[in-house]
Amino acid sequence: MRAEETAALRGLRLFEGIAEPTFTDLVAAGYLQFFPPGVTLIRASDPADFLHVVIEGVVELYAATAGRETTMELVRPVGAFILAAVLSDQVYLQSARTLTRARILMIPAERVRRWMAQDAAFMSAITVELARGYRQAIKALKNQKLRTAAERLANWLIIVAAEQGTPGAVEIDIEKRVLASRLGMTPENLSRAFATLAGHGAQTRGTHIDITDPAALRAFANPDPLIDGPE
Amino acid sequence: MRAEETAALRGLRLFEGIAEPTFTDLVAAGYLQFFPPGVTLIRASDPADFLHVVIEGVVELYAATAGRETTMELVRPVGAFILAAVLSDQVYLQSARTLTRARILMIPAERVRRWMAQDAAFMSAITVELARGYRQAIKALKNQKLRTAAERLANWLIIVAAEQGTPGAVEIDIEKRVLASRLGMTPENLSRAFATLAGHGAQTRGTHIDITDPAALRAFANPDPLIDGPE
DNA sequence: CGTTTATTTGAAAACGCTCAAGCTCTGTGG
DNA sequence: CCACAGAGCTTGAGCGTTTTCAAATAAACG
Repeated sequence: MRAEETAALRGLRLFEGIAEPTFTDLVAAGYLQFFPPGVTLIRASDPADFLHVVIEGVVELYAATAGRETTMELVRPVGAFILAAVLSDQVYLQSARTLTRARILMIPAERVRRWMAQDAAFMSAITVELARGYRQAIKALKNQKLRTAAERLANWLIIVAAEQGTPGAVEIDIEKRVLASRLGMTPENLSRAFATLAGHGAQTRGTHIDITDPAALRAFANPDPLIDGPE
Repeated sequence: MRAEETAALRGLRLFEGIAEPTFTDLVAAGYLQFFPPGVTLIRASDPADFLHVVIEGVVELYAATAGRETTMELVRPVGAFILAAVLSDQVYLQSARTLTRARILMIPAERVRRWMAQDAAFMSAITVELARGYRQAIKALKNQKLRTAAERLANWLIIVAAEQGTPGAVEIDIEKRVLASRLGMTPENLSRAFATLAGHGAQTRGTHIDITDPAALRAFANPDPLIDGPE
């Protein structure tokens, strides 16, 4: 692993402020691997053997039941996933697959648990990260229960425009079908939601969205820090 | 607080295995109070000052935005709520109100954080509880995104029948409007969902549901341990 | 290019919501 | 004990949203 990648890893909230030996050993114990797009990394109901960290690429967490499937979350660098299952030594609730070519660091769950018991700072960082994930899940549930499809899209646009640092535009770098699933709707409905937002200050052309009237979009979206807030 | 209640508190996962002084101090620092039904205990967006523990009664966690409101969770004895906000010293994402007369133990957040730093066993218990809550939220999101209203009700019936220890029947002890909101639908729609389930082995009469054909109900509900599992 | 895959559009059906009215149950006061 | 008021629940009708199915268009890939 290159030095700059190690540094990036250090920036992960999960590894913030933990002792150097802990960090070094965790990284050393991990398997760093490239995967092509479309590879299933973990399968729901399997025991949690590894903590996964996305170093490069995009990973989709998804869940399925009774023949239906939905995207739960998209993980980008540098982000860890499936922490909760690893900690409690339980099965995964979600599956994960690569959407792009991706570089993944896989740290044996047993090693994570061992260091957690030995390094108080690591334990503390895990707690913070768990709490963050928990709150994010609560927000996702509120988003799903309290908003219509078009509203979810509008708020997503506002968030992503800010993340991309382009207040007036959004560039979609994933398939729209995946975006639709993440936002809890069908691809067809996503198309229609985009059409709806054309009347509220957001013009879509392929993967590029121009936010021509931010005020109108915000008025329609009704963003709420208790749902859309970062943290 | 009576000895039997202290014992019940000890049974809370959060207090499992922690040092006696920690437990004693946390309980001693807490305010134990009765509340009548309908009292708002905490309000979303307020800073998290207390960890709340339900000793008696039922508490509803709910969330609202843009004039809409939904029930997020129902907390019964002995259960703690809003742990994540307390730990990270952040604002509440959800509001809470009593549905019945309720007895609540309120432990100052600052005290929880202090003991967390000092008692490794407590820290560990918190991590386990956080992970549990996190996974529960993920399950709730899967439930909401992957199932229809009637399916959510059917699975809820199966779960509650087991909890109540009566495989062939369920007794509803909350208002149906609250149940509807918890299951992510309107009261009208809940009525229709009950009507639908009459054709799948569940007969409803007021607050009493007879599961006349468990196999048929299960066939309709399609229960999935990765959504409905206890743990 | 031509083939495959993704996205959009259209039409119909299913689902869920709103509004309104009727019903049931409960508790209260006559 | 009964009548009644109020709250909660159910039912019906209509509407808007979302999904499904099918087809057309656009984009991506070899």
